[in-house]
Amino acid sequence: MNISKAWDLLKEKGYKKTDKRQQILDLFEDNERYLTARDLLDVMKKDYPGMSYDTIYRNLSTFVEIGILEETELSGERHFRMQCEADHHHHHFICMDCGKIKEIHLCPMDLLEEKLPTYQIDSHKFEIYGKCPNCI
Amino acid sequence: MNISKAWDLLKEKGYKKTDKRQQILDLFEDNERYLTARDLLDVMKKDYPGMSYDTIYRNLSTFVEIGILEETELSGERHFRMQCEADHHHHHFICMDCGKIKEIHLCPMDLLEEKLPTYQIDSHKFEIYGKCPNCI
DNA sequence: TTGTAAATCGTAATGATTATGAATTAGAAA
DNA sequence: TTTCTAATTCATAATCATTACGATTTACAA
Repeated sequence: MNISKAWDLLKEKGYKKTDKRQQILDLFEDNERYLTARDLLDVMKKDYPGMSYDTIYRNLSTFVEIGILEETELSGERHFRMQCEADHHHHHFICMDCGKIKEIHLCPMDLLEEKLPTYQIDSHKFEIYGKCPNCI
Repeated sequence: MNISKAWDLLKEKGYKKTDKRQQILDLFEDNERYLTARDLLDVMKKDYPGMSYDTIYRNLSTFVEIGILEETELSGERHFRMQCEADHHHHHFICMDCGKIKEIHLCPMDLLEEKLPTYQIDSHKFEIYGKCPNCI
């Protein structure tokens, strides 16, 4: 996901262009890794001292909702990153040091769906945690 | 995991036998599903009005640490259940209605480990969410 | 029975997230 | 360009899960 595509999506849904949204998107583009609401606030306080959590969380939720960001829970905190460009379903190795990811193009559900015929499967989570080559 | 085995483990590690611990274990044995700290407190307040979160959380952490309980994060909250009896590594389908699980005896890491040779893999999470046959 | 470390109680602190009402602003319409 | 209005943000407080702490109680070994 790049920023101009993100703005296209936002406009399409009737969301307005604001400086705060621009900077949030910039931060995600600059940091190709998972960020928390706090990460964003710490940086944005420099440019916008009055910046509040409300603005951060509201926009993060919006961005996730329309598919600009993806979200996961790491050690009890919500983490966000740019939605991958990959057009097909995949999973992630997540480096717990630098937060960067590696796409895993294998989904265990391909092997499982038929083994749970009487169950209603709504979603699944498959993530691998460790250190990337740069952080070992 | 049954209760007497849990007590064996606790004794072995030097933990004392208390009424609160007994009731916590009883609740997990009676409810074969994921419970939150709040779930436990709500019930235990009836028998022990003074019961505090400190006691709940401290014991839950202890139980997880020595392998009596297993833990996962569901919609932002810590959930606990009795450790499975199964002696080999496996994963879970979790019913989001009743909290019961079904063991999934397939681990995607078997297929993946060799595909990430330069990465240090510390852990992984694979869970399937939906509704079990009883709750559909 | 007693001594002591462990466990619990009562309460408060912390930290992430959500909510609210007032003020501001982006962008469409005049 | 100016005006209007709904969307957005600000400032602040509330909420909720979790953790911390000093005082008190308790399990259990000696």
